[in-house]
Amino acid sequence: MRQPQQDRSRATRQRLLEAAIEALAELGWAGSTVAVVAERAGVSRGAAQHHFPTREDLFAAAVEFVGDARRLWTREHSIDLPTGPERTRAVVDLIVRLYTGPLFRAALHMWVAATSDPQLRESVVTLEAHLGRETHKLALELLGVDESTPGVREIVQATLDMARGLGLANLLTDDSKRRAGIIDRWAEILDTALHSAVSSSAVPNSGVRA
Amino acid sequence: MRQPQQDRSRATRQRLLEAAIEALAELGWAGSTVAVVAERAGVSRGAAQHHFPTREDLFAAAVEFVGDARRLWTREHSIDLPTGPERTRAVVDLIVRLYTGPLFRAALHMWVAATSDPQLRESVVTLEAHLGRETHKLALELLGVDESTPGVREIVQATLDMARGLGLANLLTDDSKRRAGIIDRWAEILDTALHSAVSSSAVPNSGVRA
DNA sequence: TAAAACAAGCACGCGTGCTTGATTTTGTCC
DNA sequence: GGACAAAATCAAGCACGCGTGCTTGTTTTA
Repeated sequence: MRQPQQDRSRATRQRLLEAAIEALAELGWAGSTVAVVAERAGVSRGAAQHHFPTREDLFAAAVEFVGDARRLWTREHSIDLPTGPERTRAVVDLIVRLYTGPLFRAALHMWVAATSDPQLRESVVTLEAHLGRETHKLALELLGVDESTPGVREIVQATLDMARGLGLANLLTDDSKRRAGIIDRWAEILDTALHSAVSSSAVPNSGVRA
Repeated sequence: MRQPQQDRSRATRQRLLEAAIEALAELGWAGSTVAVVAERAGVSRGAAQHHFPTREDLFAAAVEFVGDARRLWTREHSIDLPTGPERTRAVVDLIVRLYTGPLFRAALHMWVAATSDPQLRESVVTLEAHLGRETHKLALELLGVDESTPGVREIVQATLDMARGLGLANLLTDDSKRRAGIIDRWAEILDTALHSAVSSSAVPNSGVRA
């Protein structure tokens, strides 16, 4: 079976990036050497370096790659959420799952490593800023609220920060039990806060919550 | 000036641990080599290794050291908080400052590095569990609430998780402006949520808030 | 003088960037 | 379609720097 060079090249590149993300999530930054990534991708180190001449190149590409993967994950999982009283909890749960899953785990390792690596820092800061804004915007949409209402922006930001904190907590120990309680409570608080914010600004109920 | 050996030994050890924490906060895990720490402490590598024979020993001790430092910081900064309507915000601000300062920054690097280092993991997990509980308990006291009230436990946990998320966000870019807005809003929400939780369980106002 | 604390240097393994070599695919010519 | 050369892709190995654990030597204190 003859595989065209272009496809072959793309496939190898894809495997390397997938392997890089996987290695990051499981082995952390220091453990994700070019040799380890190449082995996980099923290619030699020479082949890996053909596509990504330096470790820096590999992980700059991995930053973009994990960003796209996270966008895709978010899009796929924000369909078919409940529309009734359960919706707020489902939205909070979605955001928390986004930040406690393996993709964010890999990103988190790069986030922390970026503190002492100028090139990586630049790409991670840019990506996280974009993804943060996109996720924030999505949360607004899913919750059926908007930022013209005072306080809504901050509480949605707090929700994302809380989810990141939960992502961090999930790194070393399985935190899922504690997390479920927090999600429940946060959803209640969000409902109350968003309901009172809506009432106090006399904006008609958007209808999504009906 | 003749310095007794014991004092001298303690002083060197202290300097090394301080240097380790400082290096972690500024250079991250990979950058905090024994050589770098020794240089920051103003001693040779041989002297550093006399006190901490392996890198592992050094950072196991650093985990304990930063834990004590964080406890001390918390104790010192939880005195003289406002008692009136500003109290909740001051408590939230304290917790957020605890998690966005250099001590937690150093701890965070060890936290993340611990994912792929079994010995470090053990000490970090233990320390964070203890400190988490202590900080949680302190927050309850400072807010004048207790866990017998349904939902209070979860909301305080969420506050700590949010603070950790803010600590993470502060790693790569100065996030203080955004943070101030979140602290304000979260304090409002906390007041509302804790006030309604107190009312709904018919527990007398503790008086701290008067 | 002996012990403790501190310092300098050695040997080794590891990861990186780079070089050289091998295999596969593509394009051209007949 | 086959032969051949060039380009693309992949693989093996080299040289070097760095960090670690350890050894040997020096200085300070009791």
